[in-house]
Amino acid sequence: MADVAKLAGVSGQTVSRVVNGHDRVTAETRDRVETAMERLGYRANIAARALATGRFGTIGVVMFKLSAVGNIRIVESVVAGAQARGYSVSLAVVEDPTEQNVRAAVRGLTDRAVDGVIVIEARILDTPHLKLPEEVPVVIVDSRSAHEHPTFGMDEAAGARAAVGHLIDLGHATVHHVAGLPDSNPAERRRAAWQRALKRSKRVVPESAVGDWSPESGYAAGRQLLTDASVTAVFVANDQMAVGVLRAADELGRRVPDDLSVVGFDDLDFTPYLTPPLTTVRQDLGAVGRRSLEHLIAQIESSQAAPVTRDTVRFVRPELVVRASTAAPER
Amino acid sequence: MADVAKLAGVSGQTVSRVVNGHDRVTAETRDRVETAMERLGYRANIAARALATGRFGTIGVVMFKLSAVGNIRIVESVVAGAQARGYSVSLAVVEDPTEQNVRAAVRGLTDRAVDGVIVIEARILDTPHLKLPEEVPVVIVDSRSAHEHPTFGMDEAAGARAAVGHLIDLGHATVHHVAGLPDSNPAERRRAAWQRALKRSKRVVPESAVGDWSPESGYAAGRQLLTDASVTAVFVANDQMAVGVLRAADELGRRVPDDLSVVGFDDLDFTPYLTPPLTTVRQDLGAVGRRSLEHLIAQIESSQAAPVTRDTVRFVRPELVVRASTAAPER
DNA sequence: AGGGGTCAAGTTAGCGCAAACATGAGGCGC
DNA sequence: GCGCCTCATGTTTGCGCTAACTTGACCCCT
Repeated sequence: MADVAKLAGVSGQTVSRVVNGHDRVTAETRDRVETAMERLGYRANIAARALATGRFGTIGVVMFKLSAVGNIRIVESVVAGAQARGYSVSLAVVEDPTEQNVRAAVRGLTDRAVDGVIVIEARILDTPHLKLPEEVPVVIVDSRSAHEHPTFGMDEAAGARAAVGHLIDLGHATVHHVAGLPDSNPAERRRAAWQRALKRSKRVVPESAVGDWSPESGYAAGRQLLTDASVTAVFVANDQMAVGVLRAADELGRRVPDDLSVVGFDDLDFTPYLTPPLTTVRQDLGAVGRRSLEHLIAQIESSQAAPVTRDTVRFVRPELVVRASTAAPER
Repeated sequence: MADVAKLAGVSGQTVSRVVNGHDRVTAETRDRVETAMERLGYRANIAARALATGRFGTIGVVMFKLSAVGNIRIVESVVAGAQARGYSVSLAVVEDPTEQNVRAAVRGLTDRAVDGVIVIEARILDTPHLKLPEEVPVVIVDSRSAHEHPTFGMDEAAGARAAVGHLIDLGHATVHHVAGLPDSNPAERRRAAWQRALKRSKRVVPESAVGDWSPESGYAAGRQLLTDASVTAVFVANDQMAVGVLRAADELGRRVPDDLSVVGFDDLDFTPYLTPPLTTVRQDLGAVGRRSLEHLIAQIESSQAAPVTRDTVRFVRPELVVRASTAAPER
């Protein structure tokens, strides 16, 4: 910076003003400084700036598994939004959520100088005694709002209700369920909403099969569930497992949708091209990421108390996409 | 830090030594300092450390699209490895690779203080006049080695050869191809290797269909390709498009694998559960990420000239996974 | 017993930047 | 025409840490 200042014949402070786009600099001076910067290939040292300002221009994202379908989409929109706002994104993945690991990850992030943290899927927060950093704003992405921090997420229950309602409306006596990973929060909420929806319609609530989100587990659940000939409709907690269920149905000679209706969850991009095209619940995870980020940045930049008004729309409603894997039961 | 020093009755320097695990500190002093840190909840300010040392403890990853199947897997392994080695990972996604955007992203990363950069899929490097930062080591993840930086990737050609060879061995007269996004490097290499493999086997090389990696585009390509009844075998450049091709085949009454053999690429987790289970090419992208990272960190920490020995195994061989979507042609 | 070595700690300086304050030139009103 | 205000720019200072050097206590050897 000193070199630039010398070459432009100004003080370091003026260079700083130009770099940070302050006003109160003559156009001519600005030009001279910019020319000098160009010539010298000057790059601001962000560590020094951070030290001087206390701001880092970085947002930390903590999650369990990057490759989980939903997480990618959220991270993608967070990264895009952060870039647009001049922030960079630092990733921390806690594969094995022991308390030790989680603490280390969070600590690693805050040590690493972030202005704010987004925690995806708050199962992390169930860790006993876990303290989230207090120095920086935190936003949670989760589908329940029982957190101490502002929370954004999907309205899982609405999605599950739509799926079950669709099947009931088609005339199925009841709807079976293949649940996701038991200690996952979305899985539990989808399962609970499925159960409530059946009860409200006065239907028998069958025992739910349990998977782990993987196609394998969906296949296994399907093989087991479909031995029962009375099963005519299945709501599967995600599309990946639904693929497994479709496979099991095929192997067991159950035609979809004639003998069996299947509804998935997520609307992965290939689901319209499955055989048959899968009826599923579409989630706008990008919106969730965007909102979380907006809220976080607002907190960072206002540095005031968080504007967590109760009336902010914090849970995005998913949407049922009806395709060819569901139909009225044969009689 | 000053507070810790005072509480422990030592100098700031001694605190620094304890934090950084230097020796030459009495066990007793170390204890006192650690107790003080604990009590005060002391966290080192990484910006200050970076300013003093010139090291940032961060690795930048530049890519086009986070949600591309391969990229996620690479990023995931890079993040895991980086965490294990005490680095954090900063993401830069360049959705629209105009030169301006690419430069901004790379510049953003280096401005943002990274010790090294991993560039995924070097299409980025085709941008004319693009200068990668010179101050930090760079590792490229790509499937060709014509870069100025150390490069790691998949042996795309070997994968494509295995796929084509398998279909030829089954007795198909020739093999059609659905290619990926035209300006993508893996797409081009798979297509070229498919062509070479056919030529080497003295087969007719049909015109290849072109998709964009998406299931939709695979479906469209399939609808078009399969109107030709002489098509008995298709090598599709990724699994997503293969799903579309399977769908098109189903709609056109072509039974797989009896009337038509299909091979995909990637071995996505649901492919064993498609109808029929898809024969595909499995890539160990995690290995690619791990190696790239190891190499990058070695460069960072040695600070010497890059040890890019020609004999390092830099291209990982994929593996053909034969399932039920391929069979000998009916005669 | 004195010199030199070893080791644990302290002291000093500076990394590169931006906030806060200081300066000085010019313009405006009455 | 004089004071005062505005605006562009310069100066000072300190962000929190670590590298390099310094100090002083103690020990061992001759």
